[in-house]
Amino acid sequence: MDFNIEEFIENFSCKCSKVQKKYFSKNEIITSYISKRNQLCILVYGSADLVRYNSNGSKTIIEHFSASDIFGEMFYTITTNNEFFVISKEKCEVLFFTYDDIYTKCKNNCKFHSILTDSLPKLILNKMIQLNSRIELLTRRTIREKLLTYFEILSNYNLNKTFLLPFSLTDLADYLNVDRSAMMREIKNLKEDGFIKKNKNKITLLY
Amino acid sequence: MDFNIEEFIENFSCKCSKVQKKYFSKNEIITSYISKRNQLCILVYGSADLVRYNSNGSKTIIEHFSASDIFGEMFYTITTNNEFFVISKEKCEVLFFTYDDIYTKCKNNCKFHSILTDSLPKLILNKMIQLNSRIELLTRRTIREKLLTYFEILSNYNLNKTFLLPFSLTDLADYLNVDRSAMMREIKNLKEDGFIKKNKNKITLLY
DNA sequence: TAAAAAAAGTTGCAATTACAACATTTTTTT
DNA sequence: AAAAAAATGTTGTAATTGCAACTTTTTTTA
Repeated sequence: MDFNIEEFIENFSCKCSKVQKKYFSKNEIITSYISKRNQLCILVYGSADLVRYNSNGSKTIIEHFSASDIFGEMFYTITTNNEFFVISKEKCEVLFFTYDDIYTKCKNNCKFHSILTDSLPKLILNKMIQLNSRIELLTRRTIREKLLTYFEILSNYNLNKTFLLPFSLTDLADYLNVDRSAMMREIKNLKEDGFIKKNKNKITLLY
Repeated sequence: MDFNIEEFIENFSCKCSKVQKKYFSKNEIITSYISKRNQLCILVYGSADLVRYNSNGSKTIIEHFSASDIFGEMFYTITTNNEFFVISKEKCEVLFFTYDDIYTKCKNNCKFHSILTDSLPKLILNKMIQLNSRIELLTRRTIREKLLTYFEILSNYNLNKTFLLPFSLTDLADYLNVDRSAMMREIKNLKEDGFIKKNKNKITLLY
C-alpha cells in the first residue's frame, strides 16, 4: 500500500465537517452493521476485526483490518439475522463518513477532502484484492490446506518464509472458520510432518 | 442494479480504441488469471464462472457472474500455483480493457468512455457487495447452513420464497465448496425435515 | 506480585463430510 | 432417434472435523 497515512493525518487538521474522527482503545465496538447508513470507515492506525455472532452463539472473524484498511456496512446487504460488529484489537483511530458526503465536497474544498477522494479508488482496489484473497482462503477444503494457504499469503506479504501471526490461535481458528482444537491438532501434524516450524506466534515455512 | 446495459451497448458503436469487445459461446475460456496485465472485464450479457483448478485436480467455482458483473485479474494477487479461468456458461458478450486505459480518455472523448467511467464506481461497489455475500456463504460451517444461507440469498434477491437455481447441482457443490454426494444427501435431509421443497432446479423455502 | 482471566495445548469420542462406486435420468451430439 | 455424455441420485465406508472436557502456560488485572 503506497497510501500515505502520515500525510493523511497531517492534513486532517483542517477539521472537515463531513468526516468524523474517533479514537478507540482495545476491545471496543467501533461500529455495527445494522441500518443502511451507507457508512464508510477508514482505519488510520491500529487493528480491528469484523466479527459475526451466529445464532448458535459461535463467533466468526469475517475480516481482519489493519492501518489504511476500509470497512463499513455500505459494502453489505445484511440478509441474515446475524449481528456484525467491528471490534478494536488495540488502540485505533478511525475516520467515519458516508460515500455521498465525501463526493459532495465541503465548501472549504480542503486538502483533506482531495486527498481522501484521490485515495479512495486505491483503497477500494486494495480492499477488493483482500476480499478475493479471503475467498481464496475460505475455498480451501481441509484445515491443513487452509493453514498452508494462510501461511503462504503471510509469507508472500512479508517476503519471508518466517513471519508473525497477526492473530492469537483462538482468533485464527475463528478466521479460518474451523474448530480451535481441530486446528491445534492439525498444526501439530504440520510440525511433525516437517511443513512448518513454530515458536510462539512466529511461523517458518520449511518448503 | 440500475446500470443500463442497453444504453451501454448502444453507445459502444463509437468503436473506442481502448476497449475490446468479444463474443463467446458456451464453455469457452473468456480469460485466465496469469500475468499482471491489470485487465478488467465487464460481462455485458450471458453468464460465466471464475473457476480454480486445484493441484489435486478438483475444481472450485470461486465466483459466478451474470450481466453487468465485472471481473479480471487486476483484483487478484495470484499467490498460489493454482490456475484460474473465467468460463462462459452460455452465449456471452464481454468488454476488455485496463483500468489505466479507461481513465486515460481516448482523443475522441466518446460517450462510451464517459458512460463507462461514470458507471465503474457503481459496478465496483456492486462487486464488493457480491464478494462480501460470497464470504458470508463460505463462512458457514456445515453443508446444511451453506445450503440454507445460499437459498436465503437467492430468495431475498428474487423477493420470493420460490426461485430457480442458477447452477446445476454439480456446480452448486463446487460453489459451496463441498462434496457433491454429501450435498445431495443434505438436500434430501432438508426436504425430509420440511425446510424446502424441490422440483428440478426450482426451490421453495418452507419457513 | 498474587489472583484471575485468557490463551494454548491435549485427547477421546461422536458427528459430519469426503470418497468411491454405483444406477438412473436428463441433456446433448451425431 | 439412437448413442454418448452429463447430470442427478443413492449408499457404504473411511477420513476429517467438531465438541466437550480437561491441564498447562501466558497475559492481564487488581
